[in-house]
Amino acid sequence: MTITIAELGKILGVSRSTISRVLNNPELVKTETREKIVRGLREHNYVYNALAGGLTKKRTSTIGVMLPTITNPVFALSTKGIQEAAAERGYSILLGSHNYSGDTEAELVRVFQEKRVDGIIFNGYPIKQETVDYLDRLKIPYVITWEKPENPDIPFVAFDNAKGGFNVANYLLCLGHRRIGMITAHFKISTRAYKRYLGFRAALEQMNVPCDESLVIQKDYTVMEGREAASRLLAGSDPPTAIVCGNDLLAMGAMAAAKEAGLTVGKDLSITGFDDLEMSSTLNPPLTTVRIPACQMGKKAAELLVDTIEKGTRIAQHYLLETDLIIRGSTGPPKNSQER
Amino acid sequence: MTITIAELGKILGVSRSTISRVLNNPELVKTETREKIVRGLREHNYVYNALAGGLTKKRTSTIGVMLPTITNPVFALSTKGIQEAAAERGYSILLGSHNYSGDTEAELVRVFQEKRVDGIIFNGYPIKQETVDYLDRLKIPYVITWEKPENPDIPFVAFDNAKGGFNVANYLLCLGHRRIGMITAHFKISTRAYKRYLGFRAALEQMNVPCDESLVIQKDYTVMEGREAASRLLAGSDPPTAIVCGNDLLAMGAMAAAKEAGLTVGKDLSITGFDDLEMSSTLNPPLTTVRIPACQMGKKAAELLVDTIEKGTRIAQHYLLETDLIIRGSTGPPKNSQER
DNA sequence: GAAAATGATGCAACCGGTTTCAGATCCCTG
DNA sequence: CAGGGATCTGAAACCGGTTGCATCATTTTC
Repeated sequence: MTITIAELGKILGVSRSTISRVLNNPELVKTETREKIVRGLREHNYVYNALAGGLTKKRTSTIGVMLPTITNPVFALSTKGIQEAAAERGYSILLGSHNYSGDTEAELVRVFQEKRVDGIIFNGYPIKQETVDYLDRLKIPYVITWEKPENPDIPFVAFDNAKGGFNVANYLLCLGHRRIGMITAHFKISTRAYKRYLGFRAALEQMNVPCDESLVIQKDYTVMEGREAASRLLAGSDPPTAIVCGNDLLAMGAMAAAKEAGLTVGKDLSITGFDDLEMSSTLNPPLTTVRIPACQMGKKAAELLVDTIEKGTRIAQHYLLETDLIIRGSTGPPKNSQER
Repeated sequence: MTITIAELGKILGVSRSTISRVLNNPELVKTETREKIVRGLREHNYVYNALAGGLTKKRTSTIGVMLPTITNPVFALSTKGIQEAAAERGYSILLGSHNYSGDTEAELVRVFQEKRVDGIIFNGYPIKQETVDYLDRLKIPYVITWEKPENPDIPFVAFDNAKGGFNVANYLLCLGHRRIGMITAHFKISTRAYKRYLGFRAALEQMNVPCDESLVIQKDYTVMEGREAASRLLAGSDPPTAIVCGNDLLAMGAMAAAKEAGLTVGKDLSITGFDDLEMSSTLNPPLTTVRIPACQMGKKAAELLVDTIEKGTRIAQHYLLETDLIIRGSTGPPKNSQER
């Protein structure tokens, strides 16, 4: 395919060790020789063989990125953060998407391992415990994002999902809402979603508002599922005056359902999201949501991982980033309280 | 890190050749021996070293995927298609994102090559001519998506951007619009956008409607840029009655700008998109747009590439997929024509 | 000016697999 | 029971780099 250093060495009358040195520690080679070699490399269109290099150096400059799905824009955003920070440090990313399946994830970890990635970033916890153990045993560095793991030995870059859920529910309660529904991802699939729900409940309890479990619907994280769930909530005999959604996509679907039901979002019905996608501020009405620092989180995670890889840090580092409640037009006081 | 076949061979009293055979052509090994080896592999948690394997086999089961940006949901969608089809065939994907920079793209191609990917999928043309030549010279298979290249020797899976642009403009003209603006990506960055524009112009010309270039604004493909551009269009002395947007994100921004200007989208102003993101049907009003088969395109591209890699096909294959104009509430006849 | 230190390069082993080739074993046939 | 083919396995070369060690040339030092 392309010339090898052995072949080039034969042409130039030097050994491959010398060429390898030019590639890795040019200062060890006499200027004259080095220049000759550099010229030769260029003229013959030499391309480094990272497979061979990785085999001996035991480094591939590749990190595995594990995601539930790429199609959720917020994962795309954190992946962007990872990719940019990784590229800056000279790393490429190998992508794995498991659709919330722990088994697929485990398989992907094995593929990553076969391809000898230098480390792995998990977007979203939990990974199966055996996967964690496995990585630890093999001393493959990894970082968890999106959620703080219970085990303090695991490095992570995350934010407080429960707090986000609490804040948004608390805000609705302050507005006067007492009957609040929730559309969330399936708890067994996403502990992040479950934690947001726990925060939501905590807010209700703090105000002594009973939580009606029939108003909590678990769905997949897509617009259409949000629409369906909201339709169902609104069709009930005692519909909620506000709906907390587990992410912005669900909220978009819920907004559509509200419109279909003839309700004005922000007046007849309050809806909140979680993520703060770029488009959420331009919806009609703009969406009240919890802003999470997705891109920054990815960036930080990649930096942390690369540091761990290169400096071999043994201490698990933790970063807990802040979320912000962004108040926009999709929320308002409940209708009856306005009439009062 | 993990046991090697040489070490395992020593333990089991077989040569590494035999173990290698069990891994690659198990039928060549006597059942008894094979079972002993399989058991040994499992018990010692053997993990294949794809670097070493790739070095000799000259295959990595990895394909490079080049994208302008992951954050555009529609690229995420085509990447999902690629990823799924690739995974099914046993390939992983190495991600490269170049932010519409030809130089970055060229660098990423080199990284892909160093890591010895088996092939590359380009999301979006053009790649620099020298990059194409380079890949051809090295006989690295690749497939272009999103846009039909002029050179018929290049395999692609794409759709007709000009036709999409034509159809949407034609539809607006049929509704009676005569003053139509366009918000598009920068032409020098995206020839796809340029082709959509050419289709747009062709539709105008066919109806003998002059194209006012001051109504054509080139922007980045984001919601915020769409909002800005639309504000500018609407603030003009003779504002358009319809705005064709180069993608759904721009259209979302334009819808927000219309609302800010006090206009009702679909009545006072018609807005169209391009992509048909999942959320576009739930906007308020739902967006009229051109549906493109992003996921399917990615899937097909990956299948084509893998076939080329494995069967070494020499004939460049082409797939031109269909787009559909999806008519929803964001478009309607122009106001003055209604009054007439 | 000899000894010691420094600098530049090559040799050869190694990383962990694959594959060709040849030899050993086994079975069948006449 | 010799001969021939089929089946199974191991030795060794190879893929394309890296690196410890040895060697030899060149300076530096006293």
